Amino acid sequence: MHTCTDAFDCFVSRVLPKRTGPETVRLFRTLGSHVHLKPDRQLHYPDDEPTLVFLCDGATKLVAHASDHREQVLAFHFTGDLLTLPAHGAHSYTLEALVECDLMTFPYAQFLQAAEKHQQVLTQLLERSTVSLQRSREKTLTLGRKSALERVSSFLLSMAERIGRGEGSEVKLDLPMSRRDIADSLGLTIETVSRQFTLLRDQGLIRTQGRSGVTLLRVDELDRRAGHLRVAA
Amino acid sequence: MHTCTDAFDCFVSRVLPKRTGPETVRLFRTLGSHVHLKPDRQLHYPDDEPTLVFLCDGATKLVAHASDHREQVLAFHFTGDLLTLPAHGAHSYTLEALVECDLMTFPYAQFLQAAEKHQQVLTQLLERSTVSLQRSREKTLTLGRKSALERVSSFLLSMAERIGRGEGSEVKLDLPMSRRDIADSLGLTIETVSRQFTLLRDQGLIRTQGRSGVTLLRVDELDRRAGHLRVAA
DNA sequence: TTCGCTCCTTGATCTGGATCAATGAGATAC
DNA sequence: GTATCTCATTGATCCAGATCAAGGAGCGAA
Repeated sequence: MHTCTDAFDCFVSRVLPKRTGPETVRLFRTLGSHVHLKPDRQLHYPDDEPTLVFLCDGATKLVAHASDHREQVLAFHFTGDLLTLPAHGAHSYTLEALVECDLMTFPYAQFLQAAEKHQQVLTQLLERSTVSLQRSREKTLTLGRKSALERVSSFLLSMAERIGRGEGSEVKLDLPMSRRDIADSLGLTIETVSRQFTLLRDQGLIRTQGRSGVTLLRVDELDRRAGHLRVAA
Repeated sequence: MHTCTDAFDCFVSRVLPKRTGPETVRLFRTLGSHVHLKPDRQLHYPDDEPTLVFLCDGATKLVAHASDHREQVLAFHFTGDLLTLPAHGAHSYTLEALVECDLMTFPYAQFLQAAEKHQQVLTQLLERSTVSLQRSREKTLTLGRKSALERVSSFLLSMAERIGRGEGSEVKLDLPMSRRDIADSLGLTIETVSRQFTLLRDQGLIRTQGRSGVTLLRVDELDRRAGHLRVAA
């Protein structure tokens, strides 16, 4: 854990407003810590106070732990995402790297205090927090009321939106997470996830290349499988 | 839909900072609308732009709709809560009154603009949004990895925290929502919810009075049933 | 290239909660 | 009070997905 100029600069350009004064930048620099994580390693953070994390580069999963070794992936994050790790309450949370990651961490309370004079930073935090809430609500619907096939279809569409590369009518994905992570995110088992992948492949809606490569061939049909009300044109 | 001084005043005292200037108060007044909802009625709001809602008095549920008439309750809200209704995306959302409600609604974008000069309002919005996100994440774990009994126990504990009246070691609840609402919130059927209530009653952990009255007799045991990692002392 | 390991896929069986089907018990109207 | 209607409870059966159990395929190391 040391201060790395590159990661902090990345944070500055992506989160702070364009014309932030140098003394403010310096203030944020003193608050933040740069952390590099190897795949499968988790971020250690104080369990009594919330932490703000900016993911400069990489992909992570936020995991909640219940009793009895059960795990639930609450969210995946990718390069450029900003997230708040809550203090541990009835359950504990960990942030784990899916691939090599560079991140900047800040004590939440101090960050907020530093941001108070900079309305644009607050607005940005609020906006990103709203997006997270929105994603979390979509997930709630998925976990509460959808079948296995609908969950996997929703997952693929959501990933396409966030890390997909469109190629004509197709969307290519390089999933950084394992089948286990997907299962833990969708409230299913790896076997069930695998079976839905096979089903979608057999129906000609997706193609898979190796473990992580997925190509969405029929986004409109996937939308239908996902149980969405409005199907993208 | 008309301007009601009482509801607006309630909003002012609960959301705006103590010493907000009268011209700012006037600005918010022009943006907000007071709405009274009878039980089971839903709030109508534009589906292309997000709306901010302050619940002056009452209790509501935020419902997501998937295809095929399936519904998922995303959250319950009580007097004093502030919530953001998203623009409709892949799914549609409605806010429905559980009891008689008074609420103030604001167009989200305009509200934010008006709040920009008032850092304390932004901070408050952010804080409340973070609490919502936190609750939503707890719900994700509940829906993804918990059994029916754990879900119902978690639900009762969560309600105890928000609307419970402690009486000695007991906590009394007057649930404003039906078994159907609870089921739709927990991703279960009303039959299953009912069976878990019966189970908890038979085990001496709760007592029920009529349809809405519930007394939690053994909070520690409920915590254990809820699958929480840390059991309250 | 081959080894070896982990992750993924496929198949057989089991089960928790859904579904189907009556009753029972609160609330509201009269 | 009592009629009525909705909501909640209880019981019987069913099924989607979990669990158990082998294989098979990708990928890194040597």
